[in-house]
Amino acid sequence: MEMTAQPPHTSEDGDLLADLHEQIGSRLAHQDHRYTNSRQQLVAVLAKAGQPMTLPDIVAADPDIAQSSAYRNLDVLVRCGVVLRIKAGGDYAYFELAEPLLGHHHHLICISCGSIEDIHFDSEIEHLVDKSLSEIAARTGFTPTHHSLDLHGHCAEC
Amino acid sequence: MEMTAQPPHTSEDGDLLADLHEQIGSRLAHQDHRYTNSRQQLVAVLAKAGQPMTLPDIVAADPDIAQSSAYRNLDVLVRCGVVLRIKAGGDYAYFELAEPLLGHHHHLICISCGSIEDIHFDSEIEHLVDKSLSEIAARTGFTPTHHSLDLHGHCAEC
DNA sequence: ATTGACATTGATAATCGTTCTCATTCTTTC
DNA sequence: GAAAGAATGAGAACGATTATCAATGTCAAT
Repeated sequence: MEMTAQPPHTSEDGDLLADLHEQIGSRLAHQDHRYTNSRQQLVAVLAKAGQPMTLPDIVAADPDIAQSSAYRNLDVLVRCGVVLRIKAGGDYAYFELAEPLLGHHHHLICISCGSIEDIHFDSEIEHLVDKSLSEIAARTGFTPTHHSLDLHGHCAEC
Repeated sequence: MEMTAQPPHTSEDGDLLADLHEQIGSRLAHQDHRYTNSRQQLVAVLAKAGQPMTLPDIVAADPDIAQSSAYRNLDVLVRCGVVLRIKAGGDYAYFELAEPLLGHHHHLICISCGSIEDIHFDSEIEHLVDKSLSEIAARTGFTPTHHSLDLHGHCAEC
């Protein structure tokens, strides 16, 4: 029995988080990995932030998370398709919950301060882009898994 | 005075490369940098390859290029807007001539072997994407410089 | 419960792409 | 031609990430 200490939720965030944990748990189990406390902490931090975080961000948000375990577990989560790793040009890589859990979206990347913010697109355009990409993929023998569309520039603060 | 010199003549690469060097030379001069031999070698290698290269690729293509100088000069070229640095998730960063010199395009990124290939998009869709991005940027106070649209997956070989 | 097999943890060491240092060499300018 | 300042390149240093390994936790079967 896991002792995940379910928080006394009032039916809003609690349930969503519980669902999330359940989805991820079965996804990990499916690849013979355990959904341990450390991994749940990692997911909880990422879910709460709701935007891409660097490793220092993650450790700062929950100091109980050990650096080496964080890297290792993030890697496990990435390989299981639960977390997405983004290299944006800054010193640190960014991590966020993967699209099956967070929905399809894109990024606003600040080339001054390195911050990343999620943005959502009109589904019509999204569809057109998908179609074009599929054509190109078919023509070149490429097997696509996903696409990334990022806008680079200076954020409001910079 | 920009000298964008559309060459209507039938000669092949020689003239194009000369034009390229001229453009880049003035661009560097504009920021008080010299367009030295090392830098011209770097540009020649990138132009000849016509696709993103890692640093080992570059040095292998022209062993006269010293590693430390390559990194330093690549950095100068990136800061002058002549070269684009791409971090694609693999160990090495990729470098290619920037869009003003190469034309707007996107990438096919293989998540197995890490290779990157250039692809070109239908201009109609490109326009739609641009419009959407502008709207989002305006809404969030973001000042865009460029966007990147990459397709991730497995290449024909992998 | 107890054992054995094996996954996980976390402090630390090692890795390795990239950046920095600095003495030397090239360019430009007066 | 001499002085000022860029640029070069070999090597040292840096630092984000990964690997190591002894200790601990967990599951399955007895």
